[in-house]
Amino acid sequence: MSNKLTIQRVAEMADVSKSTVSRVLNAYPHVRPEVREKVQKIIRETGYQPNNIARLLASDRSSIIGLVISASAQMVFQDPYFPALTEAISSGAADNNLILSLFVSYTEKQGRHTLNGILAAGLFDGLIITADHKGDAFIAQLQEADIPFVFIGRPGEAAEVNYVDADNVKGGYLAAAHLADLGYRRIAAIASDQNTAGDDRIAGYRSALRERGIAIDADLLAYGDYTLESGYAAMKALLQRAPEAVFVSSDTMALGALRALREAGLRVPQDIAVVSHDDLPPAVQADPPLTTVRQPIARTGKLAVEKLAQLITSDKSESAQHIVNPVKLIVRASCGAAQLN
Amino acid sequence: MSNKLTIQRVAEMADVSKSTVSRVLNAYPHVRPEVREKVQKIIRETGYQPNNIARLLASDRSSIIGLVISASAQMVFQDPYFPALTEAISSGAADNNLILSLFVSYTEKQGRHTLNGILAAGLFDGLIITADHKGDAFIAQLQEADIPFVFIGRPGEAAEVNYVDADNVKGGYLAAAHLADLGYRRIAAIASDQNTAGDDRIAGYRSALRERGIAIDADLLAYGDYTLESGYAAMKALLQRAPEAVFVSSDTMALGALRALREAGLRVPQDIAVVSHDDLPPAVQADPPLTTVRQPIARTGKLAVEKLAQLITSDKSESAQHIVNPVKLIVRASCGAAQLN
DNA sequence: CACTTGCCTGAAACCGGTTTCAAGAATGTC
DNA sequence: GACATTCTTGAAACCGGTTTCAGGCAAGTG
Repeated sequence: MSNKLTIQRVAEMADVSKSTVSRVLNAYPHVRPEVREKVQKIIRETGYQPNNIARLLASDRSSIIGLVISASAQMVFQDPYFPALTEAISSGAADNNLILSLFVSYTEKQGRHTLNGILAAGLFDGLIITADHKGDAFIAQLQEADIPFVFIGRPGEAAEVNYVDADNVKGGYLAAAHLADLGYRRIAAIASDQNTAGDDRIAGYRSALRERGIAIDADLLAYGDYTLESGYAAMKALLQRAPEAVFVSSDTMALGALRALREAGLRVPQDIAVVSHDDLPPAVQADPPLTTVRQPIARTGKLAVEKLAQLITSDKSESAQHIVNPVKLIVRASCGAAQLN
Repeated sequence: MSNKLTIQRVAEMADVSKSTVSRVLNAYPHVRPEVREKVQKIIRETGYQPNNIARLLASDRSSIIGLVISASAQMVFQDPYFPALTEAISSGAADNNLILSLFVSYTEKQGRHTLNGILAAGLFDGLIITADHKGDAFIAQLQEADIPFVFIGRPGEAAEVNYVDADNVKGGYLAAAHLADLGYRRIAAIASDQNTAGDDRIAGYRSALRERGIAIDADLLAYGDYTLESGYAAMKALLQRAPEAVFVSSDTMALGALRALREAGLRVPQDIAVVSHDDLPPAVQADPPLTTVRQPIARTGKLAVEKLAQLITSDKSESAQHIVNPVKLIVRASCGAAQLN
């Protein structure tokens, strides 16, 4: 075993040249069937495995992709969104025979530094970037570096980049429409201006209300940063406006909102209805279980990897593609729909 | 920019040979200070970054480490432990100039397959393995492959492997001792036999009770699998035994236990005291906030990376090292200590 | 001052593959 | 049967670094 098995040794044993062994390994044409069989037999018998590094150096392809998560520490820790997404991408990478490397950065500066390192290393075939901040300045750098990349979530700039996103506008719309259709009129919202997802969800919320002739009251809008605490604080502030219902832009913030409501002695959904967004595990586990808009995170991750794999493989760049995944309202107890029926 | 910057070009620009540039890059001795400075200047100005692959092929070192998480999907999703750990390792890797690759697998079989792939790729300088299952059969394979590796959490077999763990025995001890010292006698426990951490925590719990002359009642012991649901179910079962207090082996399971108690109409801590383990964000956010044993996850991740870096660098293997991190009881509301004072 | 020693440096071999190129063999065409 | 094509194959260049080796030069020694 210690005697290293190289393509050279295999070639000698099969009594052919390195080139031929390489052709067999890579399933190239123009190798006589008998010769191919002979080489394969040796490979099988010896258990020869080509050295990936050498292969990589020669072929300029690593099969490694990077996942760059740049978000605040709170978001990454508290919101199950990132773990779920990471898991989905990890599994997608495995399915596509890609190795996944992970980079987490918390500040813009740190992120830039990380990205510099990644690009300089030249080790990666492509990158998946989570679009957290709106004006994502990474884009220019990525495009200049000429590396295939896919964003998860629509980046702020209207740049020509490939991205996979959930239909957040529709998500906000579904949530608000559901509440309005249940008869609520003073429908508050806890939004987030941290990323475009937050903006889009509120845009959907607005259009649902507008469509139903419900005036939009700026005082019924509060902002959070996707942490539980911020949901708690936002809800507390909103309580002074005595809303009948509230749409919270993420499950995690909704948990915070629920706590604020509990402390205020309000029952959900009897005294106030709640609908949130994401449908991550905490939504089911909440008390009461949350009516929420499900976004297909696993699918998002999978599609992002597939798109990236395609970018890596394809010879030339077509125009940027925007994949928008459907969302779906999941009705549970917190909206009060059950009571009404 | 498109003109590739190689060591050769840098050498030409600095008017020295490739060898000298390589020496400067690797901080080897025997380079005249002026020459070294001249080369460094060129490197700085051009922003030259050596090609990792080539470097790797020649030097047999990639600076890439793999993190292998093998756990059930529920655990990875629901328990903030893994995200927190992953984050810590990711940051530790960055600090040590290592690139981190992530592998998640859910079944033993899948894990074995993943590991085979990793080892065959020969791309990694070392691996960090989360020790989930007790009889971790990966060990033999890893040792045979002769790749440096560090476990997080004590593996089941008494094998001679490097690992970093929290002092789980002490954790269970502190929790149970605290409850006993508060005067509770019928102290139940929700354990887990999924990994050694669960066993150790219960061992500590037992020894605290024994030390205080409290008989250990097997009926006061229930098992969960680190999911919220399992904590809920275990607590429900335990309620028939009318415990005065309960030690739950993880925050997430404690959340489930709290829900079971709430449903049963019991107040925490007035009717029953709860102490849990881990001190992850949900512990603070729980209602009531959980008294829990804090384990230093960030530190664990950091130490694991550092140990691995050391294994990679050091010429020879010393005897395996076991790093056990201290734990600490964090007293909040759920144990009733506040009331008693 | 001759000789050893140690410091710097460049040339060349090497890591283990892939890919290009050219040549010989086999096949096809008229 | 002569010539053009297409297959099949091996030799050699190449990917971009590291490392070994040997030579030149300066410093140290007797």
